[in-house]
Amino acid sequence: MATNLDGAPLDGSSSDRQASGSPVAPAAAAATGAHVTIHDVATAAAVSIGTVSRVLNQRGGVSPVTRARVRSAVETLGYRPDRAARELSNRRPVTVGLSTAFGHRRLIPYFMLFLEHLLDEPASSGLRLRDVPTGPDGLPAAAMDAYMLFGAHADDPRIADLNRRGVPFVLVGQREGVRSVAADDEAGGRLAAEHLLRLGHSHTVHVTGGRQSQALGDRADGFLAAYEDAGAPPPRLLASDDLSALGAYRAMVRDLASRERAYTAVFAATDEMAVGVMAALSDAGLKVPADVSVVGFDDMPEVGDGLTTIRQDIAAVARTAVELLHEALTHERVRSVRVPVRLIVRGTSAGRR
Amino acid sequence: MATNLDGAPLDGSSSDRQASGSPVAPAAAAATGAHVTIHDVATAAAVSIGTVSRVLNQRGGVSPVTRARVRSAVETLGYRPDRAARELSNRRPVTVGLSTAFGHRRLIPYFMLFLEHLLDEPASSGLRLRDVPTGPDGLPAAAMDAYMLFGAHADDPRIADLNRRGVPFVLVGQREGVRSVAADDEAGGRLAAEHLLRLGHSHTVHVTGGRQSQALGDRADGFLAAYEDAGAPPPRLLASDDLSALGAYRAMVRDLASRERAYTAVFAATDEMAVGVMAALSDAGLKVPADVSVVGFDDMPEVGDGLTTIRQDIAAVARTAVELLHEALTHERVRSVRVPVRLIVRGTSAGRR
DNA sequence: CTGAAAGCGCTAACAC
DNA sequence: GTGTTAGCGCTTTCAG
Repeated sequence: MATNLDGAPLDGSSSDRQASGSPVAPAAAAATGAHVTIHDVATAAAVSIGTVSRVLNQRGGVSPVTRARVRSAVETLGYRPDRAARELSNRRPVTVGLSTAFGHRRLIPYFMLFLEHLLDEPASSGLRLRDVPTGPDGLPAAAMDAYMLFGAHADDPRIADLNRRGVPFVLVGQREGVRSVAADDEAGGRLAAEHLLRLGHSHTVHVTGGRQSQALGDRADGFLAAYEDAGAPPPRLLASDDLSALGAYRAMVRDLASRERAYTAVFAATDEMAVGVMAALSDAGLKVPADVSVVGFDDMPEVGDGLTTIRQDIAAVARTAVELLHEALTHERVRSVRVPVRLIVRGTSAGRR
Repeated sequence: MATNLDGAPLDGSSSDRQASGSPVAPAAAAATGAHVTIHDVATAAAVSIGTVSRVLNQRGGVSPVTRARVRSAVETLGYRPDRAARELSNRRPVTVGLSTAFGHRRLIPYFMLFLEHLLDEPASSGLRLRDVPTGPDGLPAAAMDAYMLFGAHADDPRIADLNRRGVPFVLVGQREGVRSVAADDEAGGRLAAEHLLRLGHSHTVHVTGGRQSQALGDRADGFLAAYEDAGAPPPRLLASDDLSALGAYRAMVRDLASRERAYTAVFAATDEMAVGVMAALSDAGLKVPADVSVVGFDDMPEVGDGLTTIRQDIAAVARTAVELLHEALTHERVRSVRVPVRLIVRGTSAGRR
């Protein structure tokens, strides 16, 4: 049974690919209407289905020319293998490991939302998603057919390892040279800064969680850079112990108690932290946004009602991740995408009095 | 294509069923070794596969006797339909909606962990799990083949609706008369109380989140009941605005500031809240467990290191939920299970000084 | 009321 | 190198 599963396929209806640089949908696809099978590809490429299967599964014994012909047919038809059929035939589903870095907290809203959106993706149907912990050696503890990596740091051993072993994977985060997706955190930081600047808040503090996370680092970078570009005084950084509401709350309370307040706005690195910030402000008798404006980041549903924030399109990130995963499984060209973010103005930010 | 999907099947290897009252694994299953298919059932029941399919899918036109024969064959062989095959044939996967009550916060660690364990269940392979929000009318916003209900309250409209329409579902929570699974929250509350009582803590406070949640209500009930049974003074209840660490923290801080501390231990309704409680204690200069013992509930990984807590076996709950879901899909007898919890003693509880 | 048979889309073994 | 073919386990006509 099952030998090499690398060429494993993903389902996926057809049309819309978004946020990629690629041309919209493969043209020909719409032609006949729907559901292109391996047969269609074979016909189009003028070969047998066996051959198509071989190139898709990276099994050798196919001449370069035929291979090219097949690949192009796949491309133009917008063919996506049907996993149910594959699973039935293989007697085994395609497994995908959701791998978080060692010590990376998995119980975070972002991961949770990502997971939900992942499930909502038709293209992920039938993929056997599994949460795979990472050992102290930095490698995933379980062998899977492919991986989605979260919380990767600069020289994450998982990347080298997976690359070396030729295991398909996509990184959720920012990284050139590997298949990756992430929200444009830096641009988000800038948007927050520009919004606050426009409102006249030249003195601000940025509540964040240190540099452990690349995303958070990027947000801070963007925020600071925009202030610098505007010739405004650099925002003060206030570090919280962790990324929780409680952590931000305590950091804020401590800060408010220890010094004269010299700012009129705070930018929290996440919505959760913004919740803590607002609670602290409120406990200190400060009104939001009258006394202090607050801007969050993520636009998490169910978190921070009415909060002005930077919306991150997690659904799009998840969708793209699945898309990239599929490309990894069928050995297409590596690409890396950055999903745009946007400012959502709600009730917690206002002009400086 | 697809008409009635009610009889939809679940995958599921074979052997172990746990925590149910049912006899271990269907005897005959082990006989030939593995992988019983619809063919085996047909042979065993001395009918054709077509007939087996018919009874499984609740499609009429089968005599009561044959139906019975088939059902019993299914039972003794431990047959579980193969979803991949079904999906292939139906041209459509079996969809399962994860439905949370309206207003029920989905970004909670419990839900998150449950989801992870759900994915880890082989028997859930290929089921198309989807997060389905609930509208203000109290009903799931999307039509699915089956549902898993979370956060159901006393007369949740979803239950009546689903029952009426004959849609298969399982409730994650406590409820007689419907397929349901949940941890034994009340027993957990008792365990916490008994532990504290044993350590000599006759005066305690229970930090909880009001009565909105049945689970939390049960925990409180068990806790209070055990104190009453022991003839000890009733624990004082301290309500937090929400179930978060921040909420518990603020409630504790407020409480510590407003009155003389008359207790030597606190039982928090969740590990998260315990984290908040401990932070507040620490900020007040109190040592845990030297000055005050703290007991949590859930035993969430990555939350509250070293916390004495009541472990809830979420994996078992998830596993059972899938099992019940499968039973619902194949129209078996309704049953409802309660998963045992246990006390995990770690460093936050100690004898009263 | 029940059996037989044709696929669903794909993989893999076996020919050519 | 490439085509052909036999299933994978199930649903669903179509006969009887």
